[in-house]
Amino acid sequence: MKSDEKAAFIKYLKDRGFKKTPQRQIILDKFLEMKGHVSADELFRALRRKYPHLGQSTVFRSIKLLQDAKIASEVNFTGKRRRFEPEHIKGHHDHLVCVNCGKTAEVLDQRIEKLQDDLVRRYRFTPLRHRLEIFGICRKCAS
Amino acid sequence: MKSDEKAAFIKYLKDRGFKKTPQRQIILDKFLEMKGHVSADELFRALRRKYPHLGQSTVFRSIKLLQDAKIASEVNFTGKRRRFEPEHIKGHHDHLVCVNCGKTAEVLDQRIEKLQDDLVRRYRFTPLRHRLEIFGICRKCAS
DNA sequence: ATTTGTGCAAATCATTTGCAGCAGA
DNA sequence: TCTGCTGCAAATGATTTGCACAAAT
Repeated sequence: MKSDEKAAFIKYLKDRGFKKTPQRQIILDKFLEMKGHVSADELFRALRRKYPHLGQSTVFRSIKLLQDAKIASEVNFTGKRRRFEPEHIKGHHDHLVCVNCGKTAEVLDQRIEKLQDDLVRRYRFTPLRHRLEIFGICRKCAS
Repeated sequence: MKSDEKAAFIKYLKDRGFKKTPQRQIILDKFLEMKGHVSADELFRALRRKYPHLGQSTVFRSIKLLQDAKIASEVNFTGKRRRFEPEHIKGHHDHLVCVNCGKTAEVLDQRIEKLQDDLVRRYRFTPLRHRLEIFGICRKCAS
């Protein structure tokens, strides 16, 4: 799994004459390890304990590369920081976001996925990926 | 339609002792007129030709009021600017976003809406609103 | 040897806030 | 009049960029 992504990234770099650096590897590893909804800043903080010399900008630049390599993609929750998640997760789950405590649950209903395909077909639209977010109050907060 | 929202906003203001000012009215009007996916900055630029004295912060502050009054809500497309759309549009349609030409179609499938309710019930989650975006290639661009 | 990458600090972009004067209620 | 509102400018927060040095090919 992980090694798939690492290999893909290395190939991506090689293909365009970019360089394979420790920072990029470290950032990719951490990004995959944290799986989902990560902001650049969180990634940076998580890494800087271990690698105090790592620069913020390197994290931002690496995320951009990961997006370009289709390994990461932006998820759009509300707020002012941008968040990212591994591409391979995307399209495979939907989100229940609690507007009270902010927690997110990841869910999947194959019947919904199926109906989306139908919907899209009716519009002669070729789907690549999708995002479903349902905002509300989670069980805990409701009680 | 529009007057509904205007009345609601005025009531909202009155109810909490906030003031009904020309700026707030102008901003609400323009916001409704532009319907959907508007950023604070776009709203500001659209208005400043006609009202050169309007301040950016007033636009930001008014949008916040509109959100609070449940007239506007943040939509989460990708990018660094936050975007908003009228609340009455929300929850009533889903988006097909063409990644080639950038055009968005608004669609609705009641069966999907229905299944979402089921899904959510299984998680004892109380839904307030949701957003479904399907990214892909539209018919025009595909041909 | 050549070119790209990195860290730092400064720059920029979006958004927020403090404040002095202005305007609804 | 009283309190909230506005515009401005300055502050903050997130992200980007310029540059000199370091590292990968």
